[in-house]
Amino acid sequence: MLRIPLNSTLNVDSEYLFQHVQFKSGQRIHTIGQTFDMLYIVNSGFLKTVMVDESGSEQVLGFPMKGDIIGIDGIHGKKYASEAVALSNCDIILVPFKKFSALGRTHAELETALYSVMSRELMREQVMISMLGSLSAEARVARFLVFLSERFAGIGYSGKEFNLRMTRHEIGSYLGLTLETVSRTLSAFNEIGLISVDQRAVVIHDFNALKTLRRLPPSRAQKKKQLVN
Amino acid sequence: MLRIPLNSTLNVDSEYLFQHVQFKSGQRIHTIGQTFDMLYIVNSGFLKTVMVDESGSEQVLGFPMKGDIIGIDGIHGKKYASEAVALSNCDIILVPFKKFSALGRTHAELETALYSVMSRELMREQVMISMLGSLSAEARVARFLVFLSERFAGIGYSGKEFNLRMTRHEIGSYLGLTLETVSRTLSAFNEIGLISVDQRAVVIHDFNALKTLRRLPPSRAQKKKQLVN
DNA sequence: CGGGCTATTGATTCCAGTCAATACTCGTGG
DNA sequence: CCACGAGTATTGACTGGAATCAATAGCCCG
Repeated sequence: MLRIPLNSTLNVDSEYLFQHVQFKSGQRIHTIGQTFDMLYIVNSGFLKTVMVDESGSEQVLGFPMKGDIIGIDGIHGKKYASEAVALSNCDIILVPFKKFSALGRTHAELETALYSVMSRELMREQVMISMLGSLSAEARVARFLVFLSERFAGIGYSGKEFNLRMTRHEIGSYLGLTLETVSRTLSAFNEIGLISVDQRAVVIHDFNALKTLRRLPPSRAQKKKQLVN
Repeated sequence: MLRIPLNSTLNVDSEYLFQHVQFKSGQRIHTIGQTFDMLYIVNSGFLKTVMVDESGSEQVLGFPMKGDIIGIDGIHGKKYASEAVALSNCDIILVPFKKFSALGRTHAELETALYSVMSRELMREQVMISMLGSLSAEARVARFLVFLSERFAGIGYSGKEFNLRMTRHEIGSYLGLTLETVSRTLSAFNEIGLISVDQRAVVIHDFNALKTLRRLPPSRAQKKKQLVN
């Protein structure tokens, strides 16, 4: 899943050059193992991308939305390594990779844009790896909310009030947590006033606290040997 | 960190076209925030790539070796997002990105090779994310050993007996574990005969067991309610 | 030979997973 | 329309695996 720079010519050109297709919520854009021939640009709607490990369990890799590119992991190996599923009705731009490459040969900026977008995705995944390796459950959920908020704000929605498009299970899979831990953590944030949650509806009250949160302040008990003297 | 396809023309061409530089163990190839202008191909030696999160702690992202490409995360944003450090003396090929792009315009296969290599790195990171999200400590260490073994075998070293080039701390950072857990897990594998470990020296005894290991068999205690009837 | 880095091992704590019960939401068909 | 059921969410009790804290030993290099 990759985001196109807002001012990229890629997006503008694609309006004219490439075909749009509508997907209904629940439909698959591509599946694992399917022969790669297209990249997909999200024009509107919300999706998830998913890997299946050898034991058959799903791992959510990302939640693409407007401006993101899907399918890049298929370039190497000529088969998609993940699948993309619409979480809402979506408008998707089809970009045949062959055609795109040919265009890239004459329009250097297109080629550069794809390199850039792939590089950014690499960075995004590095951040994800770092987060999974070192942050507490609360910190992960907090950052997830910050990420969603900034992303929504960036595509013209409210960053303060929004609806989660995915289940607790999907959030948990994305963050390396169980659905119960996600639910509990959201409830705890609600409790201490950082956010309001009711099912899928979220209101952010203290954006900065979420952004810097490392672990939740202990609710009542003091501890540790600081200030003992 | 990216691996070049073994039969890629990229590697061959680079022998003629690009400059080589030697780095001594401990030296930095590039640092975080440094202006991006080069990709680096590892010709020989071992390295680590590292991110630093906002709290200042290091996160190991990978252990590049012969054939891998370093620096791709710098394309977007024109600054390297990670740093690469030599863990042994290294021979590195310098690939100025501008020059490479220009060549790519006339040699389509070069351009395709870079797309492919970036796509593969994306896949590698996806697998890493999946692993961090779902596997036990033992399973992570086991896969790490399998990964190293296959990688060493692929570049002409023994896949059965090798020396770890990195500390327990670096392995732990890479796998999202503490150094103590890594040490304990290696000792446990040694105990049950899967491997022999002595400091950095490793011998793989049961490759398949490592490859399929999900969690360590409990050493003495039975448990769970299976077969109760 | 000493000092710093690295590794091993033990004891204890605690965070998040697991198991379980209940409630809420929504779409479908009687 | 309401009932039903499946999928989703919340909350509680308990457990267990990995982190943390701590002590010791091994290794490397000046």
